[in-house]
Amino acid sequence: MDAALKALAEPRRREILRLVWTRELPATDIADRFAEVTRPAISQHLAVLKTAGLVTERRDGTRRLYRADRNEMKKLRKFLDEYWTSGLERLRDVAEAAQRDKEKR
Amino acid sequence: MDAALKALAEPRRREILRLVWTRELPATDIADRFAEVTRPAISQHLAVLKTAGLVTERRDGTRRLYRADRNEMKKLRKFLDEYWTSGLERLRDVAEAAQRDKEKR
DNA sequence: CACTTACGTAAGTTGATGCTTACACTCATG
DNA sequence: CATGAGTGTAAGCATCAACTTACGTAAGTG
Repeated sequence: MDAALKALAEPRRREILRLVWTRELPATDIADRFAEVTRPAISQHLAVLKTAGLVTERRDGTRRLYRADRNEMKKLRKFLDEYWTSGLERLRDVAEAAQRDKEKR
Repeated sequence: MDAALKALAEPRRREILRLVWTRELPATDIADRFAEVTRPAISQHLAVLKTAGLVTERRDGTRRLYRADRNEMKKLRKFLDEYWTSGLERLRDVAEAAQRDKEKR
């Protein structure tokens, strides 16, 4: 989850992810959309996205087709929704706060 | 939105945000939770979170009380939900892809 | 086979980022 | 006022992250 968030922090990677959101695309086609950076740069971004589980790679001859793994995004969303209020750590914090209050008095 | 995502990419900042999710906390109290890093480090993280709009700061005498801005998180979630399939850019991409297909034949 | 296409990977550079220590500032209070 | 508590900011450092160029490699193609 950490890797996914870090991956999405980079605008270029979000753009890539959006490109392969609804269809598979070969690496070269993806790179062609980015005039500002070279192909290897995009290749590296793709590696990051893949490691984070945000895209899947499928080989077809010499090409590699990438596609967004939407399920992983769903997981991320769930994480963002629940992290802040999730049970155990939350309780621990409240307990700690209470303790701190006591000590202050 | 970019700033918010970047801010959340850092685990320590997520932790801080979680701490002030349900209650206000003074900077020192927050820093006390992090034995691994110094107070100035936390102060800097708080600045990042504030700039990203993820927390609000309220002054009370010499203290500064921080609290999560949950509304901003809501905006971020919406962004993450909609970015990948949002209208204009999406249409542009599809058009471009069609063009590319034509040229290939 | 040689050659080309479609890639990833290695190495090096540069700018961003997270941290520390030292210092400055602002309130409250005796 | 002088002092201390609470906190941000500046400067410097080490590490990371995004690029670039150069190179390596596997799969099709004449």
